Amino acid sequence: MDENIRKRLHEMRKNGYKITPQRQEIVNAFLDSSRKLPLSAEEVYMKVKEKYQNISLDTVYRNLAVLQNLKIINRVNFHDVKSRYELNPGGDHQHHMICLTCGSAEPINFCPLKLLSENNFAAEKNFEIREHTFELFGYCSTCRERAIIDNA
Amino acid sequence: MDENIRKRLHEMRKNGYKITPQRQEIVNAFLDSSRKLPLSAEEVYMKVKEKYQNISLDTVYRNLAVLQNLKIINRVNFHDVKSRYELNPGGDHQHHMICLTCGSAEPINFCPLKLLSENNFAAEKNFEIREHTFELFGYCSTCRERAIIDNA
DNA sequence: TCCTAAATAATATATATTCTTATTTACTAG
DNA sequence: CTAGTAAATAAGAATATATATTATTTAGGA
Repeated sequence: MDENIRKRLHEMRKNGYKITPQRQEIVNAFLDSSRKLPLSAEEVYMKVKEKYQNISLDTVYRNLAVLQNLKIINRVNFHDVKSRYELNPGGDHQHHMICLTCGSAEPINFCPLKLLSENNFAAEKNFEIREHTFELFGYCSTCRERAIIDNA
Repeated sequence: MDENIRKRLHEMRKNGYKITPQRQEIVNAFLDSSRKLPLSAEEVYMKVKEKYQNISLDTVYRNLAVLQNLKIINRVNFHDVKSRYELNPGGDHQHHMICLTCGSAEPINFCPLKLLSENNFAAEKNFEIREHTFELFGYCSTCRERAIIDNA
């Protein structure tokens, strides 16, 4: 996946974008992160700051927007106020199961939109679907097991 | 639906909540609203202010949280930053088609969770689902027709 | 190497939401 | 009906997220 992402990053040039060190490091923040939880703008900022002490939060936001437009990352809206972002290896989109205890976000292999299009939902309603959100919130297997042990 | 909501409002007392004039007026703001678009905290605030000039925005937020806990209203997270709220006549939940042009939100008669439970999705993943989000964003029939006319 | 559009840092600003505290009020038990 | 109390309130400060402005710097093509 890393190669796929790096390749798409370099293709930015074709569209008039420049590949600045800051921009690269922002992408690296995602590539380096082994965490399941997508990163907030603040977290990306802290990570990049390790290498570029002077980077401004504004630069992070601006780049997250650019990378999002190019579908290199996706923005995920969780229940907490701030938005989070994750790499988008397939260039498509991804839904998640988000644990209310530990905050981990596991991708789920299901998209409700496929069912709606099979049923001609949008055509019937005469509604042109452009985007959609779908996320599950609950308790992951790890946290559930831990809860059982704690109560024993 | 109004009666249902009012009945549930009065049942709050059983749980130690008080029915203050402000609280009632906040619920009225929703009952009076014929708009399809769920109300933002700010909009509720402006509405209630007509009757209680001194109400604070904090009171609105506090009550929206309480009413949400009691499932009298639902919070809907749209793409724009601020959250919105709507009455929940069924005491259940509701998904929407949100128009990116006019902002209207039409309820949709479909919940992806039903399909997941039919397929034992949660059991397989050992994930305990507690909440979920699902919203469609796009262009409603009215705005689409208008666009065609404008381009003619 | 030079030129220019793009990107950046720094700073200010906007907006949404929550917290703190002192005061008031709705309800309940007597 | 009254008094006591937990709950709710207003006011204002505080926090957090995100965006706008501007002057300066820089990536990368010519």
